[in-house]
Amino acid sequence: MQADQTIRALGALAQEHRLAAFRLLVQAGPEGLPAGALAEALGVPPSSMSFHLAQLSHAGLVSQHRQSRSIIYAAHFGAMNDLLAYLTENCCAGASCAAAAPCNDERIAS
Amino acid sequence: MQADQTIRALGALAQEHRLAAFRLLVQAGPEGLPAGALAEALGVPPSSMSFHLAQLSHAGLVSQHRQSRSIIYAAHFGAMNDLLAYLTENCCAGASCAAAAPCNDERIAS
DNA sequence: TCGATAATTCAATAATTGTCGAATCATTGG
DNA sequence: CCAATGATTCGACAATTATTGAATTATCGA
Repeated sequence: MQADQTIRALGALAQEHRLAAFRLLVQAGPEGLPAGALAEALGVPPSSMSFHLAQLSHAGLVSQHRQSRSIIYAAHFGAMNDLLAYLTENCCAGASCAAAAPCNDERIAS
Repeated sequence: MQADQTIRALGALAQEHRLAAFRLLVQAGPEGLPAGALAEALGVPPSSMSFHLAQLSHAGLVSQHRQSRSIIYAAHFGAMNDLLAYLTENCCAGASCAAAAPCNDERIAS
């Protein structure tokens, strides 16, 4: 993962409503949730939710598909893995972070 | 780690210069680096660097201490651990991410 | 104490991001 | 086709974040 995309992903998650929405989507699993359900759960108007979901989508953190009148959003677990991998390799090197990241990351990666 | 602090940390890293600075600090290890060295390495004016370092500091991602005329910044690995732990637990649950399977993530990922 | 060095704070401005009602688009059932 | 539903786009505005030069603070060496 490039630094540029990492920044997009971090920025997408660095917002109250979007972090909450993403967590709900993670909990929902591959089934995902319709935009309206997320808006209602978070108590934000549909247009605002749409804006935030577009951000998450642009960052590659969620995927979407229409099902009848609803548009279903689902967490993109691969992107989350990539983000965690980047942070673990580039921002946790050398020292103590291995504790929290059970994976054996013995390289520095620039 | 609370969601609120997670958002602060994510927001602190979601910026080109700050992510770059943090990576340099991680590479530098516990020794840390003076503010001026970071500013020069990133090609940003001192006042801008100071602003960004304050953000990282406010997010708890770096610590600082004066040494002679320089102020040395060092990555706060504990905070990074907390951030990764939060993301792993709250945004990766249930399915494919590192939470359940710390290293070998051969699942969904798409 | 003075001058130089390292960094921060201040203040003004630019740029980006967030909010949300109204209008619009897509889909379904009658 | 029409009305209703679910969602997005548009547009105007508010709020936050980023950038920097100039002024200020702290420290050191002579």
